[in-house]
Amino acid sequence: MLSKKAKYGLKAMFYLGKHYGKGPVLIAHLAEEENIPKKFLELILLELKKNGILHSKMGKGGGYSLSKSPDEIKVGQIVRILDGPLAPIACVSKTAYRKCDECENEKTCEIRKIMMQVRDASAAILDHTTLADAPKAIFTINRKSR
Amino acid sequence: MLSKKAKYGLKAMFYLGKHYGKGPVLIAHLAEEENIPKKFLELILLELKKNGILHSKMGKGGGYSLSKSPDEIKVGQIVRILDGPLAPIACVSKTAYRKCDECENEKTCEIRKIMMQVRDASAAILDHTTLADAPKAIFTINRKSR
DNA sequence: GTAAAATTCTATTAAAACGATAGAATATGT
DNA sequence: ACATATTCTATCGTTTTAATAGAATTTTAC
Repeated sequence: MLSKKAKYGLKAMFYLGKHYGKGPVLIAHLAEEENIPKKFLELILLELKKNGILHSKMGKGGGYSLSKSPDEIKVGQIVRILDGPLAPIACVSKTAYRKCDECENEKTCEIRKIMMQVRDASAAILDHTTLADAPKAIFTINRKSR
Repeated sequence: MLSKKAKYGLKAMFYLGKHYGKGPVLIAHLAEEENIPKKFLELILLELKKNGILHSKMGKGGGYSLSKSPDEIKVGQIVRILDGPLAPIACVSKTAYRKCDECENEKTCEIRKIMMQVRDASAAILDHTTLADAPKAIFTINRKSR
């Protein structure tokens, strides 16, 4: 499940994507426009900033803006920052691998193989789509014969 | 993220799949074999039974067994029972749809469109794979030109 | 019909994660 | 100096997660 934190973050990022090049946007404005609790949004934007994909300016005339072009910011990156790894299980994560405690040998674990497929499919979508994409159904699943 | 509950449940179900036709298996045995806390496993198996995919027998010679053939039990069904809907966000769930509180109009929501793709990709994998599958990479992602 | 073996039920618990809020501190522009 | 914004630190209540405990019930075997 995508947390509210990530959902709010994505909303804000897409908004800033549309506003790209038109100067900084206030937290208060983003919160209002996207129906996000302002104080909560502050923390989220700060986290995104600390991870380098947002730029901010304090004081009058300040606010938030994307640190690079919308077509260079992947949705997957935002989700990973706010919700952690995409993988449904740590032992198939590429960015945060961790062995399962209870699993004897990883090589033969059916669950691992299945979840690896899920991870790969999700990552293919999320790491391909950027803030500039008006998302279309650009992916199809090919079910090969068994 | 897949919960431990779902992971344990899947482990047990795969085990029972391999043991299919050879009579009931004890909770204690499953717990031992798969390194799962026994008391926790009890609850999990009970939940799977109440959802009709496990059969149990009390008393001596009792235990758990699959209520149908392994090739008829989908991994997606097990995950849904134990962890709820596959969709990363409720507004794209086919089994448990719910409107987002903060979302004005669903039709134009970019996040929704992306997460719908993720849901569909995950569901395609999980609802295709059964307990009988020695999972192979049967799916590929076709990235169409944009 | 009693004992042993097993699942079933109900309740509780500790810890972590989630969602959100509060207030003070700091930086910036005029 | 003042108003405007972000930044920082702390806290809080609720829910979920992971697990445990113990009594109740069903079944088989003798």
